[in-house]
Amino acid sequence: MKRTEKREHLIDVAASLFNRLGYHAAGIDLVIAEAGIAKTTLYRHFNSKEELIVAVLKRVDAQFRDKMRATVESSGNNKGDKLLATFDFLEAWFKQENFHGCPFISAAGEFGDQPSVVFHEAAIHKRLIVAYLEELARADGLPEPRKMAEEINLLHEGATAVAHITGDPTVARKAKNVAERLIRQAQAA
Amino acid sequence: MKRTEKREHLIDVAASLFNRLGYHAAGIDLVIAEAGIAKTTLYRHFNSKEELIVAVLKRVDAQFRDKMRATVESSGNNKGDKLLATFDFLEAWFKQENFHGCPFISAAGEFGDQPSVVFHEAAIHKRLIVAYLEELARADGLPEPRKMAEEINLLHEGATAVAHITGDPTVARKAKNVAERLIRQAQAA
DNA sequence: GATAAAGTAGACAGATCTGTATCTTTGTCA
DNA sequence: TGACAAAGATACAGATCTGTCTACTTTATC
Repeated sequence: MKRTEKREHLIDVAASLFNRLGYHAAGIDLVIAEAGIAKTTLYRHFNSKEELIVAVLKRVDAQFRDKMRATVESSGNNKGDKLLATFDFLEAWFKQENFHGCPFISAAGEFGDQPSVVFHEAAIHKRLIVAYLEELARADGLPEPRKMAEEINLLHEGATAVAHITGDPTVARKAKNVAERLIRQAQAA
Repeated sequence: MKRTEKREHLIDVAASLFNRLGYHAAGIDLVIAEAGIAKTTLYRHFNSKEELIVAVLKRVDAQFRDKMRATVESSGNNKGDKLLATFDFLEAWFKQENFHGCPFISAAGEFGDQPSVVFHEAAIHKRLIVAYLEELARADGLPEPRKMAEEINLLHEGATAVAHITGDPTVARKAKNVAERLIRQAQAA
């Protein structure tokens, strides 16, 4: 592995461990063992565990939104149902072996007491998601795109939480079904 | 304080700390200091921290559903809008000073790796909530009450997550607004 | 008032946590 | 090939974690 790849690999490994075990439960020693690097190396890249967590969240955010975008764009956007395609992305996510709920919601739960950079990073991600949904609602030609984006986002968050707790990925389709009704109703109005 | 009350008070204090700081971040030493009891006493009541967490979740579940029930029953259930009243309960919850997201979602995030009794307890709570919502849907005379309960539950979970991240309690009303449309649509069909 | 149960205080064990210091090895690039 | 920066290995510091142990005190109950 190249030197420049080490940092990226470290972030990926840390993301996986934090996602699986939680941010407090996954210790630095475990991260470096899994990543196959020395502790010195980790602390050369990041001054603290908190900085590592923030880097992880930034990367997960970027990957998450990229994949969602890819799903939407590759879907048959014949009609104007881009918003609905986001639920197909969710379903694929829920079906993954390593799905353990939303990493940002978990982060907010573990670092939500005092104003924390970790919590803040999670909040940024959520804002970006809603902004993207609004963009899709606009592209779909829906009235009140901001309102629609917030409503679709409610269904996203709800589906993610339920899929996590129940382990049932089909909740994505149930949420999509609700979204369909909302969109149809908005179009009729 | 009476002896028998100590255990209850301990659970309440632990619930507050776990909710605020997280289950891993809040240590036993902090719990006993805040509760004003000796460590020996805690470990006489609970064999491990995990047992304490489970006791906390059981209590929070009972209180949560009791309050939701009370809100529904005290609301003007003139028409048949019991399901809608649950969103008023959510809004009141979101407005509380110590609202830090759903304790069960956080617990699932921190103990979701291997099959854990903590995760299991969270799953039980969520099943009970959906069962209650189904009961309300039935009382409201809605068709397909199970399906409606699951859809309302999606909105509950979504609103809770969004309220946690954004800190904006008015999302409860937005979710209620969506629920109104779903219910009206179901009644019309 | 005696007795047994429960609580307090606090030291302690042993593990684990984050983060640092030291020294050696390795990869990169001129 | 030689210089230099990055990574490795590893011991360590100091804090904190869960859980135990001992010894003493309070409290409830008969």
